[in-house]
Amino acid sequence: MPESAQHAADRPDPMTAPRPPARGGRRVQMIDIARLAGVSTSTVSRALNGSPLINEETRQRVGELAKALNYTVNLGAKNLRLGENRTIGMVIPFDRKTRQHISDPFFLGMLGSLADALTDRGYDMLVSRVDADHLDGMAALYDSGRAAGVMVIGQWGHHDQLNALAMRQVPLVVWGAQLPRQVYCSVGGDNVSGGRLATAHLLSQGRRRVAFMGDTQLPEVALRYEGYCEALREAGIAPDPALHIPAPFTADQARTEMQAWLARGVGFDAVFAASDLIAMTAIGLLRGQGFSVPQGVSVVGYDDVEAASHADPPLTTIKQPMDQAGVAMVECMLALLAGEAVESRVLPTSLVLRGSTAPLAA
Amino acid sequence: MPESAQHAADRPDPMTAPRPPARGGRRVQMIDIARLAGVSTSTVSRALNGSPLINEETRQRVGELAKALNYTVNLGAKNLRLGENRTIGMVIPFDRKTRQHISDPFFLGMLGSLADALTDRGYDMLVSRVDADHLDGMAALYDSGRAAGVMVIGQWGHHDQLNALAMRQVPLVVWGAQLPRQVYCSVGGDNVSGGRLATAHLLSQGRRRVAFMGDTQLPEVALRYEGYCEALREAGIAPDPALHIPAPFTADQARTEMQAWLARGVGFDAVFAASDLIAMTAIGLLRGQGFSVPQGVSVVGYDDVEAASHADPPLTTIKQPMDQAGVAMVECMLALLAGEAVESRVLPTSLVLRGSTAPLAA
DNA sequence: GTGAAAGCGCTAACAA
DNA sequence: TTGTTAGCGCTTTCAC
Repeated sequence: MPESAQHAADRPDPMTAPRPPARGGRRVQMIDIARLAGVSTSTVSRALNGSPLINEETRQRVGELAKALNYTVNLGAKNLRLGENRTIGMVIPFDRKTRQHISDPFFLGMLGSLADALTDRGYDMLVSRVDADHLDGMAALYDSGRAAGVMVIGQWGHHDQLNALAMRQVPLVVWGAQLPRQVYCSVGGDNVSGGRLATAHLLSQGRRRVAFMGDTQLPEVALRYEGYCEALREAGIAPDPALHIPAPFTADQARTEMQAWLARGVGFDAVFAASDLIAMTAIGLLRGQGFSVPQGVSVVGYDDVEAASHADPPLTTIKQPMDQAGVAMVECMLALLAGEAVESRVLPTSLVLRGSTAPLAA
Repeated sequence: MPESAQHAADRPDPMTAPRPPARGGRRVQMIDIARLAGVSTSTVSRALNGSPLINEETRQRVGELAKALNYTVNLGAKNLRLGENRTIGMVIPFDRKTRQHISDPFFLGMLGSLADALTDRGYDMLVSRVDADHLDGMAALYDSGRAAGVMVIGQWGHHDQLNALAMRQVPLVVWGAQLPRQVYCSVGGDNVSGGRLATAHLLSQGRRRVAFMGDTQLPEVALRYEGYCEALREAGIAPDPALHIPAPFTADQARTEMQAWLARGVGFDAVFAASDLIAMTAIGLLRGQGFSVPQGVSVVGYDDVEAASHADPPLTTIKQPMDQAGVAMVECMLALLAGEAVESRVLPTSLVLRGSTAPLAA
């Protein structure tokens, strides 16, 4: 029987629970090891760093001592001395007005993907929240020497601020759209193509009044909208501005915008949403107002987050290659740090067919 | 028209895109400001730290210079000198065998909640991946001085290793169950109560053969199982070991285990799953095999992640207070760092009724 | 009010 | 093969 299950029956007992010794002992450092081993700190340093100069016997002794005392080189001091830094800053933009933090599962998934990719290469990830309207604030991570470079997910309508950072030599990799006059390195999905795929799919199923749901102030969304328009025009349909629902990325705000839009009574038979999160929100709202999904209204999302496949109905969506994304961004960052020239990258997107879209019944 | 949408039409042009100046300029530091201001570094330091000793005019000059040059005090050097550290390490356990990283939305949500709470208090969050079978490895974050304290989500069946860390004085806060003989500080939902709520709800709807889906080697799950058993016994039903499906926390593995279990042909009319993720996975599988949910089989999940409300059917689940969780963990950590005595905390859980459960048709 | 100097923990010449 | 010394960028006594 597992240890924990076996304990699960009794309750913790504050009286018999072991108490940790009082806190406050100085952290063990190199000089302690040195004294115990009867050598100088230089020798300890060399031994721990695997210098070939060191006597094998000495290395053993130092190594064992270090392990016994749980000693690990103080990285702050080491970095200061060496002038290097294996920490990458990861920025979580937040909306100052709503004070809401980012709960989009795509965002969180990217965070995990990046943590993986960085750890694999021996880098740490420092996470910091920054006002989305002052993205230049993210440079503080770099300027203060806490991070060797900075990454951010999304451009947040501040292409210019990001450009300014790159001009300032701040090693910067952005997940997002590739824009004109872009100085910084970006990695992103092919948004125009994604927008076309989604819209063309809806059109192929006989839909003609496709609403677009998303905030086109965000560059990635603007490109998805562009793909949407292209697909419409190719089908001989002129994009109708009345079919644009300016929904932001949080579920609550999206719901509000959608409600307002529905109240206007614009006719539509399909919705292409700029994220799975708002697509699922929209579906809930539509059904609540008596629309049937997918028969009456077909819905396509964007991102292919884990939840999309479990949604009601399972969500047809555009897949962004999240696993590749983290690796690609980290590769770009390391190249940047190595002083190499770095190309922005656009990763392929694809359509994932599920139950939220269906042919229009004639 | 928004700047980005307006650019969206043209494509980036590598030939005309501005190029950043060649990299490599030394980072600006205090001595640079000092020279430009015609003062010593001591003065700059005092000015920047708001020392009352400094002449107002001098402070102005130094402040403007610093802003103009994007200067921020090097935190590594400052911390080294001051012996302090405002970074908290956050551990992402990963399974060495499957090399799979944690994609459970609850976990990712907690990460966001913690980042928020830490930023609010002026702390940075350093994220590091650690082998779940060697949780003691997370002490390296502390031993190396990168983090002033460490947090982890889940005990991962290594209560003893966590205890050992706490005995070593490593400031440690764990999201998870409160266990007997626990030295470290834990914050967690009331798992026994959660298990009871879920099971009692199913029983109240006439279900009698309730399967439990989860890995009871994990302490939190073991407690949920305990609550499950209690609720059954109170209803005069003896828990049946054959109804336990040992599903781990990842969707893929859960699916495999569930399939194997279904193949055994054990009779059941409800499922209580230890996480929303595996609950949603189970529902997909059950429907694929011809079971109806919720009529034939009712399902209750755990966590109340965002996706639960959008799932098909919307998931009845046990809500864990994620927002409170981050704040509570950070409060414990700061108290720990301040040398105060810290009590482990158990946060209330509640039942959220949705469409995945229904009364058994008589 | 400001500067000079010491030192946080570590590594890398330079000596020995 | 090992020890001595200087210094990474900063803050803070202690002088002036």
